[in-house]
Amino acid sequence: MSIERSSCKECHQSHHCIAAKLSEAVRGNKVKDISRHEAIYVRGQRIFSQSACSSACYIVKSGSVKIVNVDAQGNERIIGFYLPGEVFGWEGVFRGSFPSTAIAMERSMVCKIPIEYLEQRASAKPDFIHSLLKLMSRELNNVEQLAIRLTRYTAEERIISFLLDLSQRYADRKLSALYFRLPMNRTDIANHLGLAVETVSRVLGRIQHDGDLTIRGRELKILNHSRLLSKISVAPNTEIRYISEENKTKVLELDPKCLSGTSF
Amino acid sequence: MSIERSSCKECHQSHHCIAAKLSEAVRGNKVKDISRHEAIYVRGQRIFSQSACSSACYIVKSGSVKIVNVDAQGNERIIGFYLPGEVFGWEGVFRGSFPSTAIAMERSMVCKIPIEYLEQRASAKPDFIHSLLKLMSRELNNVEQLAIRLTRYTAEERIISFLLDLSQRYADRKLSALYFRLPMNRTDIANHLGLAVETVSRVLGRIQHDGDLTIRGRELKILNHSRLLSKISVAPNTEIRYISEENKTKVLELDPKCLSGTSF
DNA sequence: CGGGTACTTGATTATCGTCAACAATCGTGG
DNA sequence: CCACGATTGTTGACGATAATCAAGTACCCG
Repeated sequence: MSIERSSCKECHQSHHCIAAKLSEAVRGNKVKDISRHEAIYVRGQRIFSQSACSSACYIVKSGSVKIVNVDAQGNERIIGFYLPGEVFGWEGVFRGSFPSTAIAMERSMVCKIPIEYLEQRASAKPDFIHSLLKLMSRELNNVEQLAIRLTRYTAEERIISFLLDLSQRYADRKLSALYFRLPMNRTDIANHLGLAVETVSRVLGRIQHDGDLTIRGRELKILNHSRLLSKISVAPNTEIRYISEENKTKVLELDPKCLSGTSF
Repeated sequence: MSIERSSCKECHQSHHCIAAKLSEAVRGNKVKDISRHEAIYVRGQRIFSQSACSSACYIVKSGSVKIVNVDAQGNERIIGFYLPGEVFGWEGVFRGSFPSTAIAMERSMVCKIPIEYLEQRASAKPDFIHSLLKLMSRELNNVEQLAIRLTRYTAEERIISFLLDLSQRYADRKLSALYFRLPMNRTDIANHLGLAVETVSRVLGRIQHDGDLTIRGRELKILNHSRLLSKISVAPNTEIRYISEENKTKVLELDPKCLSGTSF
């Protein structure tokens, strides 16, 4: 039994849901008859597979999902984790096929919306185009943040920054930001952050010993949020100052064209 | 003198240009009267600044541009480099302000197109929505690739993969893939790849010594492309096999719903 | 030609990965 | 309810890769 005809009204994620937004934008009423496909996946099951031809985006309704990329040598890297209410799968739009695989990390309900459908409806309601672009842009922001996290951050900084990011996302969903359960195991955290499992274990142990958090298995309690925050990126590497320097010396050479009307 | 009224016809980048695509899509004719703003920037000059409120995308017409993120401690990280024909600035759409700064790496001509304009025109021609989404999705693919490059890759693998990526991008622009000039200095490469300048220098020296490429200053010549390719990611770390394993054991538990109709 | 930036090379150190062994937890079935 | 095996997590010893510190060379631009 496909759940396509089920109402989105009862969906706990409707306030995050792009389909709901679309429906509201198009009709001004509450969500109904969205062309979508709902399914339940068990732990370890794929939602889509790398190089599968399709383009759709997906919304996590419950559970959690990880996006994994496998390279030519078979090495896997976890690009990201998705929590209830979050949208994933935008990376498939470019080639019309997915550059990575999506895997349910626990029993999860996922809602699938084809891109073509979004595009069609978007053209009917211009405001919605902006919502679409914003959603994708948000994803771009997130991945850039990940790239930054992986560059020059030490193991401890990566882990703290990762945990604080999770915490923030739980807070965004009106859940506790200080006490939650990690949806992934240590191996996945290590893989995602480019570290060895042992390092993750050790660093978590050290942070716990410092009294900034408690972690038992996947149960996490943040005890000293501000101190954790202050620990990430305390000038780990040489501070390079291209922006200020170069601008200082070069601003005088400004081409007149650059100054002309900012409006257009 | 604003160049807004200048024709896009003479632009060498029109075949890469989103504005040109838009114009064609909307009118079926060649590029004209695109609402855009062209400007020349000197080396080190900012095209947009972190947290500046604006949302537009930009096309490199000549020269090259780097996107730099500055964190709370003042540490800078280069997110990406953009070559002629490439589009940047999508990350600003999410918040309506830029999470990073764009800096010209040499005398560069850059074309600016406001997002609102793209959105308006896109609603007039539905096909163009897809082009827009594809462009952003491509950017997402690129940044994910960067994240992968930064995770678990050794210094040598990062550098080779970075150079081969550049090479490919030059090839895409009908320029030589084997002989080109790096638009950035070693410090920028190091920053971008999360390495120390000395490491970049040493690794480049080593690769050169192996006879796979020649590099003098910024002039690069790839001598053995296939061997370089084979050097990236030769199983640097333990091969983790969640996908196959978990799927093998769990596929039997498949919820019937997951198998129902792939079409919708 | 001189000054500054960019790049290279060497010596030393530290972080983190690897290998190895062990402990805790979970899920399943008797 | 407990026992079992399997998965997951922890801890220690050791080594390798790359960062840091330091010095020196090449290059570019005025």
